[in-house]
Amino acid sequence: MKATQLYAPTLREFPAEAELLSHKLMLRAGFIRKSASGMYTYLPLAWRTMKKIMQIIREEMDSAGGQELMMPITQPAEIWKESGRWAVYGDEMMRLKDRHGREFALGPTHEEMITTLIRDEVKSYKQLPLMLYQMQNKYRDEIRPRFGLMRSREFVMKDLYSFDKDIDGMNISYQKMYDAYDKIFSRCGLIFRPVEADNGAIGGGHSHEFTVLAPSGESSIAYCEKCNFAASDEKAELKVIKAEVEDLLPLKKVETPDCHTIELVKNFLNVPIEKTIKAVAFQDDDGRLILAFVRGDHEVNEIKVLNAVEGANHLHMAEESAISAVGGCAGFMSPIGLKDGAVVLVDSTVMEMYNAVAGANEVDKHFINVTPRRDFKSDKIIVTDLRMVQEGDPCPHCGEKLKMTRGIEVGQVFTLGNKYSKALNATFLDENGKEQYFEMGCYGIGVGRTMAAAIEQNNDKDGIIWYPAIAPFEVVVVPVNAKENSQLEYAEKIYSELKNSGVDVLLDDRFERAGVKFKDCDLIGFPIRITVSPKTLESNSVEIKIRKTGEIENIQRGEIVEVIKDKISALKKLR
RNA sequence: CGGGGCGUAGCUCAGUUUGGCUAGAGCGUUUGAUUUGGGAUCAAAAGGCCGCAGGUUCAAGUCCUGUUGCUCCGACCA
Repeated sequence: MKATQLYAPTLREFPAEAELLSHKLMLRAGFIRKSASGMYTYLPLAWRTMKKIMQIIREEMDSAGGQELMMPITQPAEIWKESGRWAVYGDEMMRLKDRHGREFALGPTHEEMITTLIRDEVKSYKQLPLMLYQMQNKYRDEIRPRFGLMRSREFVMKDLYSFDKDIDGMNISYQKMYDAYDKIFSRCGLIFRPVEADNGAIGGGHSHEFTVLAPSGESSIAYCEKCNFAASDEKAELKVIKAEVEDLLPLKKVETPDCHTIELVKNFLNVPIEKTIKAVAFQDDDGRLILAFVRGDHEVNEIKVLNAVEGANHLHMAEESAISAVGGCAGFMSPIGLKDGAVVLVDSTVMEMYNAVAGANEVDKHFINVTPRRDFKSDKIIVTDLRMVQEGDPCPHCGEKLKMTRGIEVGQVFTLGNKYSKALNATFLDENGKEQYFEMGCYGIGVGRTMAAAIEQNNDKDGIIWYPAIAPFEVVVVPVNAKENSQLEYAEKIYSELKNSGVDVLLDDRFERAGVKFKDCDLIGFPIRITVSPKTLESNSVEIKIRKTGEIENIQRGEIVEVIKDKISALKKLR
């Protein structure tokens, strides 16, 4: 490809509409243009990268046993009504009507579509397992699209669906996809973690989110550098932290005027924050009072609270009256001496504390020397993991200190069980001639988001730094002055040689000044630049510059192809 | 949906408070010349429904009303 024929409209300034770095860079480097909120055109550079990512995905899906197909974007309302999601999906689904008034949705996902297809065709366990996938546009009418391709309303997604005859088979399919995802994101040059995720309402199965580590990510995750543990902050299970054993002192009530926050109590009584117990009071939608106790320096994790209380739905902050009804006192609460009527949850770590400070359930009074194992009535409390993970907490797998980071979710693997096969009555006959529901899994990758995440993770002040496997071009050949025939011809020959030996190369044959071309190269982020100038012509060599490291070296004319190929493979090992 | 900001040339933005003649700058674009290893210089030029609709006024980019789009924060979210 020659730059004079490439449509890559770079901008000299950052457009005002973008906030996130990857978004700004994609606009400025001529990768994308917006057509409406959350809708983007992928210009040739972006599309080249997208195609490379898709090709990697395709290869790994195929070698894991997947088969590619293509389903309609426009889906009839009936199948969504059948599964019950026509109503559930709500405003997030783009809907439309045809000329006859029939209702359709623009597919936000394709479980209904694929399940009804299989339902009508696959009737025997002998046809299983089956893994089918597609890559195409998905539509979600996000309340608030933002961050360019990170959260858009129309986006390219790979979605694979697995169909198995039983749970064991489903788990094997899941593992295959998990492994394939690992390979895909590695091949894309990303630093990522498979993060343990919750299955939410579906329950029972497994789920991992593949998260690219980047400070600008929307999800917060805890991970371990020693073992492979990683989990989103809300889902991270935590080990009990044991305090040093102390002699038990007698429980005592003390005055703590106006000390209604942990900070005030700690300062007033002059105790370390790790020796205080904090209470958070919730009520669920049925009005049930739920009290959660954690160590003063910890935060309550509402998801864990929800999971700990049988039948609880949404939580909100408790009313003053509900608290006083059980003899509690906001700001001065503890499980000691409470009346029945509240669900009392105590974080496991709290139970390991000695001689701590906790509320006395009276205004301006706290207990000191509280030792929960002695002072809390074990039959009235539920002890469990309640707290939000923090940097430095011990890893639940290996005990190493956990680190916190932010991440971008680029893919997820998910077992569905028979949720959809049941809802849509999709069955087959097993070995015994008995009718069974398919055990399903679904596995998605956001292609555009993967591209954005790669940029988010690899850039500097001059622009993007592409990992070679997903760069729009691996190499750019720049004659500093393309108007000089000798330079242009020399560059063209190198370009052809590289191209013929399988290197993905661009020739910057524009009649631009060298500075302009160099700036564009850096901005677009080609991994390797080859410069042809009068100087290099004279010594029958070229200069190569590695975008990532900035290293520059001269190589002889005859060695170019070989050296470039070596450099590319070396760069692919650098992540 | 609640709250804030914005909409003027392809891009970045000034001008709006306090209405006034032909609406501006920088960058980009076109043409010519001189340049040619890190976003050149000079000269000339093209480019505007001042988001849209209505109103006030002798006069509206500027004031009023409505509307629409974008954007940020929040709420929401398999």
